[in-house]
Amino acid sequence: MKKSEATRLTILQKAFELIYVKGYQTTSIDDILATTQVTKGAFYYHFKNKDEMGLAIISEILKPTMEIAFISPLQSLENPLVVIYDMMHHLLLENPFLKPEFGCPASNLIQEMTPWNTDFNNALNELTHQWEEHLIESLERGKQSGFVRKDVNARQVTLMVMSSYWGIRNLGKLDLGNDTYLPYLKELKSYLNSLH
Amino acid sequence: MKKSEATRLTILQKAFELIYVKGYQTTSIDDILATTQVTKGAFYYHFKNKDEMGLAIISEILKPTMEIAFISPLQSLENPLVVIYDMMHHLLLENPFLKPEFGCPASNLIQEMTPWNTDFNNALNELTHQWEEHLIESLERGKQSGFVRKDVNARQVTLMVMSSYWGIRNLGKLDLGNDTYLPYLKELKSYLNSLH
DNA sequence: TGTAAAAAATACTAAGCAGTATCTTTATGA
DNA sequence: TCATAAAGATACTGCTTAGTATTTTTTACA
Repeated sequence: MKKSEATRLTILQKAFELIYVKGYQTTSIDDILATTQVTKGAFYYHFKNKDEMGLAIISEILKPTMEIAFISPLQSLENPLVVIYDMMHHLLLENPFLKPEFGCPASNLIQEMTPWNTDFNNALNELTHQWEEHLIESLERGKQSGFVRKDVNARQVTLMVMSSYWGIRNLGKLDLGNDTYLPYLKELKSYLNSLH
Repeated sequence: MKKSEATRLTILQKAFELIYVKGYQTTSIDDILATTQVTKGAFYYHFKNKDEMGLAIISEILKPTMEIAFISPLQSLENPLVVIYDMMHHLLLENPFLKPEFGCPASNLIQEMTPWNTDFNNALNELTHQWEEHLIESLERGKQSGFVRKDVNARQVTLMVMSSYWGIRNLGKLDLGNDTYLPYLKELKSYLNSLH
């Protein structure tokens, strides 16, 4: 990798972590420069402004990351009810990057940016719809394979799964840790079982 | 009401609306002064600093508001599964103050403030636990009255209800309006029905 | 009505912010 | 190797921010 590409990438990665922890608006460019050891000249060589960097983070860091953790498991042909539960379990309890106190990066950005910035809205909307579509597809496949009852509405279930995940990440910020996640996961399991 | 109490209250109310729309950190004191027509001297007469105002908003505006919309319906002795569904329906579709593009005030504050400000964390934690406790109580009563299956875990269901509500408010920010809320509500209804 | 405190107005400070202008260094290819 | 552009460094600007200091007005009540 060329050196300039490397600095661009470290900016994106470190800024992503800072934004995940502190929020987008309260993460200043000077914060990013301080933690990356990059100078302002270099920063503004690579990005026209802060928002352009933010959008690059979504498309070049957040999107690929989400594809690995939120979408690729859904490609499996196993029972989607099990696949979905295992994915949630992994995201909440095992994923080493995601921390209860900081919630979910995508959900945080939606909360913070979406009402005011249409570019962020569009980028995050695309991301979300991708997850939604794959969840629906996986449930529909599950209906064909007999894992899921035929009368189940895949989009409705998808909305319940997505919303409860983002909600529990929010709730988990309050009294951190597993006293929130574990009973949630138990209920998610029995909800998913009820769809068989 | 004394005039000074009135200015204090308008500060709290208008600031609450601004924060609901723009977020806490990005709502400046000058913003608040501009919309309330109050001067800085008056503001700092009533509040030691911005955070003290924020905490006053939680305890004096947000808490009473939530008690009306999120808790008092749960006092009913009717079928809690119906009561809960109707409450959600009202919150998402009929409540005149809450707008899809701005999400839920409490959830927004949790997302934004909780990882960094322990005072906000405590205040919002109390608020949330109050809602949680009343939901649990109402479901337990429903178990006694035969509205809810005895093997249902009230706390688990409560976490599913709360998290999915906050999550759908987040999701609803993306493609505003009812194409998200309506199918969510349908699924919520069938989930709640499955608890009978 | 006079006076003391409550309430509010005004002007300011110091720090932080995104972004710019200008300069220096490093890489690249003829 | 040398000219040219890419990449990065430094110093600055103009603006916004939370909060303070000081003064003025309003209120309450003896």
